[in-house]
Amino acid sequence: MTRKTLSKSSKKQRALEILSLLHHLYPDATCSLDYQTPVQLLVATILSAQCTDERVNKVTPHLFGRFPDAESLANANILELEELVRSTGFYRNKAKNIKAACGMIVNDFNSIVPNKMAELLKLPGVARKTANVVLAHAYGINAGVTVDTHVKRLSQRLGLTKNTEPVKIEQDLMKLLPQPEWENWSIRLIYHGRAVCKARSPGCDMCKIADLCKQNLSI
DNA sequence: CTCCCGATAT
DNA sequence: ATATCAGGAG
Repeated sequence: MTRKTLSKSSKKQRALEILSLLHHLYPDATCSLDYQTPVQLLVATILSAQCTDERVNKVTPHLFGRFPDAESLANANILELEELVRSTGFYRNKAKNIKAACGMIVNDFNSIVPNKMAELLKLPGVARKTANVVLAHAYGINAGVTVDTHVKRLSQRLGLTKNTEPVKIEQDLMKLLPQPEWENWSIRLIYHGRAVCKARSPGCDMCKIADLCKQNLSI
């Protein structure tokens, strides 16, 4: 396919072609957080705010070894909780939010992590990124597109959104992609963002989807 | 917009 | 030594 043809094809078509290539590049891409239960996924995702999944996975074995479920996390000593999550950064906020969120899960949601966006957003430390991750991976629900820093950066670089606010980027992507592919999109953009299209350097010479990227399309 | 904070790349 | 990474709340 020529560049001219690509530039004339719709954004939707280009998004699907990008997704298809990424699917072959990262066939086994999954959520890279380690967890056993929905509560653990929620907690790990809260911890992943402004922190790599790799680092989160270094603290969660100790954290969940000590406090495995919503009840124990809700009743945890805050100082001990802070110490366990310290290395993920913003540890006072995260410890407080995890304890409070687990308290709400126990008291308001029968110890079950809610499977509704509106409910999840009531939990402290949980906004759309975290809620989308939990819904997609704990419950298989594609409520939206997970827009973390990688999805944001790559979607912008690819020329699939002009917006800068994550919520608007999410709306753009939801219109561009079929719902069943929403989480596939996020997961694979995150993989590609970590491996190739990095924040500091896009790595275009190594990039297998460069031909489909904005900068290589003649407008 | 500012604050929250440790880890790592440069 | 310092810039940059990586979400949410107020």
